[in-house]
Amino acid sequence: MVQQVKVYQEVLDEIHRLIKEEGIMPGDKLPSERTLATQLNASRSSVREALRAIELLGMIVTRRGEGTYLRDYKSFQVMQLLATFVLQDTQTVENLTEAIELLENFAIEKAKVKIVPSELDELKRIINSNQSDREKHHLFFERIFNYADNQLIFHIWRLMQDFEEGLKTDVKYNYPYERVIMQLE
Amino acid sequence: MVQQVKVYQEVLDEIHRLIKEEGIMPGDKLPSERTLATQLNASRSSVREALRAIELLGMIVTRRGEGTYLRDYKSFQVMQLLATFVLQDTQTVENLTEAIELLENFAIEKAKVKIVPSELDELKRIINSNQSDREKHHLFFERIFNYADNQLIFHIWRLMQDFEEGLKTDVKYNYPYERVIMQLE
DNA sequence: GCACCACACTGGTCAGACCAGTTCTCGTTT
DNA sequence: AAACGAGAACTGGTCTGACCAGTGTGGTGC
Repeated sequence: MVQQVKVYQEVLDEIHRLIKEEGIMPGDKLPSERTLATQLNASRSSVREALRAIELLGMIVTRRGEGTYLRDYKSFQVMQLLATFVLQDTQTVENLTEAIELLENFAIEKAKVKIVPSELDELKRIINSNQSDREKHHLFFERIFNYADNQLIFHIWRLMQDFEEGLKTDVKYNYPYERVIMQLE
Repeated sequence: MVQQVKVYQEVLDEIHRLIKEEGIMPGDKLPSERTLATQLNASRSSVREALRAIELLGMIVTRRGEGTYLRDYKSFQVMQLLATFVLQDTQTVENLTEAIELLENFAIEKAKVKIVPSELDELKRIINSNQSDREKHHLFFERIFNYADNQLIFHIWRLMQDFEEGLKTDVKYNYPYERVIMQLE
């Protein structure tokens, strides 16, 4: 039997510690790969394996020549990854449409109690603008989601929008915006 | 300007392709790191960076001396990871709880019209079993989601469950199973 | 004071080495 | 012929050192 904790796992822990104890905040710079390596008594390769992993998770962003920066990982980029993969095997369009509607209705319900009148004008302006249907839909619900107080659901909704975009080019239109606005009034 | 696609990203794509086109299924073995490296004209380091990343995502599992295997990644431990890394943030927890409820209610609504009586007995059996609360909750809704006809939403629900599991250790509160069953009857 | 350039630093990538496990092969033993 | 076992061949884990390509900086010359 061996200790099967891999070095790159330890590096992850260390980075976690850095964030917690050293007070590194989103946007801040992390120590360089070489620095981390010597600090942790690990090779640069191992450090890189760890960094690449959490980069994929969207927790950090690296810029060649500059450095590695902690990111605002509350942006749920993970969801993106998961979605990419989840949608791959399940992706019936109906499922997706239904899911999107579910989230949109959720947003509408939540918005009902919080929305301010001036916002309604803005919504009307959007649906009467001459942008593409897709643009309109996006803008319309983006504003509504502002009142839904749930960033997570909003993110998921956006992801689904993107996917839908990739799947079927049009449709969706004739969305009953007017009815929604009446509900909100 | 340069192509800023990193090698390890390409490796990820390639693995993706392998899974899709070569029909590699969960449990199957992936080519060895060295093989992948030569196949992709990349260094082993780069291949490893990619592998480590998706290992962290729980998509593969590696065993020294044996190889790298595609995993049944239905329950991503990303969530767990994120949980440890990301959030002590109550906002997130609330978002998550709300989202889970939204999906569960969706499932219940859909199940109402399709569920068969014998299934109700099964549901009752589950909530009266002596498994952990979390287990019960999982099994309970897994069955209900069977009737919801939406694999996508089911998947997302499962992901969120895992996520939540990583967040707060204890309990799936006093979920009103009885009330749900009454609704379904 | 300003412009410019060399140098130090950062990430990106590679090649090669060695260790530590597992699996396979093939000759020896029974 | 079947069972065994030693070793080769393979797999992942880790490290070192090298080089490239960007970025930042400080000093020099104007």
